[in-house]
Amino acid sequence: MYVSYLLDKDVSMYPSSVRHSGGLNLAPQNFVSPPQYPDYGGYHVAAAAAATANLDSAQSPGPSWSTAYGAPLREDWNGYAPGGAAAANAVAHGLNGGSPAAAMGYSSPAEYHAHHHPHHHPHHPAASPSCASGLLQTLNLGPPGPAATAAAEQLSPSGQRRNLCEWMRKPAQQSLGSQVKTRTKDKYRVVYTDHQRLELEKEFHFSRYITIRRKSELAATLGLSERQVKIWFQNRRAKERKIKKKQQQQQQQQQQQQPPQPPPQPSQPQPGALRSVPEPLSPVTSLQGSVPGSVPGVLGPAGGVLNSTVTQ
DNA sequence: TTGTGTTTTACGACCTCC
DNA sequence: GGAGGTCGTAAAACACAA
Repeated sequence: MYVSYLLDKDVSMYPSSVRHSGGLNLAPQNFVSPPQYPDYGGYHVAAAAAATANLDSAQSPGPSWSTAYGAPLREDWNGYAPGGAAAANAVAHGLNGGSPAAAMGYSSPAEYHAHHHPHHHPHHPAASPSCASGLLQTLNLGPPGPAATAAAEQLSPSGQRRNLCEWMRKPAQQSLGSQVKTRTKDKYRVVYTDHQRLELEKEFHFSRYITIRRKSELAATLGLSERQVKIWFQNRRAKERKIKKKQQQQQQQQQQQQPPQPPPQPSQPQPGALRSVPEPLSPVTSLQGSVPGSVPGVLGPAGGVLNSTVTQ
């Protein structure tokens, strides 16, 4: 059920049109040797330092790379220094055949998730090995094949594989292009890596609203700022609403185009009817309701404070 | 190569809640 | 007042057709 939902969802999210092919979303900023945004002194100095530190830490893949950040960056900026943290992350990711679990030093998605989602309900797609592998396979980030193949290939959620050479080449081009940044100082954006997106998506599929604690954990794990994680969730919810709205409009159009038919007789229930209808995207309430006792402290829209006193 | 449409980050305005 | 929510929007990143 949930897996099928994820299948549909993630396919639509990363259409085969390969939105992610370009740069593979091993984002340029993850590999830039020159600072991507030279405008920001606070950014690139830290990025350079972080990059140096984390390239070393990448040699031993594991979740500890985030600690190599060294001096704390301003929250708003540390997400823009993934040339260090996320780069190491991405490198590990690539060398481990694309599995985030492997990238982070876990031998299996289950173990990986046990570390990262200890509070998650078994219904969480990544909470059980089968579901986790399903999700990973859906995103083509599944367990690596033979080591040589895994090392030589980079995976993207779009299902496209590309060899290591291409994977390494493109960011370099983009980093050059990004140097000619024309955007104003206070307007810019970075492209998150596949791994960052995958983790964020996984968290989102578990709950539309992230707790303060998980946000902090995720930010540290992914090398993003908490602000970035928060905004990503906001944007992701907006995207979901947009998709829902679009689907509703399409259904309405279809109903209008269809000739009027007599209403179904109530005395003739159609047990299969409901089942055939794709399961709607779980609203926050229903999703939380389906996960008893999970994510305490998460409030709904406009719920204000997300419980920061969660003790698990 | 270029134009165009879509998606993805990021922000500001405004709201609610504590 | 500060936190996080939605909504609308800007602009970069990207895909793809011409």
